Amino acid sequence: MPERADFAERVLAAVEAIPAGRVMTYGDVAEYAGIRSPRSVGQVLAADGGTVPWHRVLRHDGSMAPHIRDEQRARLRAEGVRFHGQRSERVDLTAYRWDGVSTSAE
DNA sequence: ATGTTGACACCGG
DNA sequence: TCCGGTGCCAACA
Repeated sequence: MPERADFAERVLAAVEAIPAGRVMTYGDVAEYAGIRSPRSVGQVLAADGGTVPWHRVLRHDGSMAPHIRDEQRARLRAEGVRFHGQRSERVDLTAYRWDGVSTSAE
């Protein structure tokens, strides 16, 4: 039988599908990949995220984890994503969140 | 098998 | 808005 699509593979595929200049939350990626735990998404990226645009995945409130905050912010900015807050701690999800369907920015 | 950890989400106060 | 507890699920010791 059939292979059991590695859940990690699906997560990576979902992240790779995010268009440049767009973002998704961990929860969105989990749903898109067909799994029920957003935490598992982070687990996968922590282990094998180097091969995908992990910087396009944010928390549900537009903030990001401390150890990757700087790198992630720099990369997103380079793609045209605007931040807000005094220290640019958050991304405006309402403007950049990708629905998983449209294939181009906006 | 059991317990801990983690790049999270949701809810109550 | 911020803080804390709970649910979640795979990896690891």
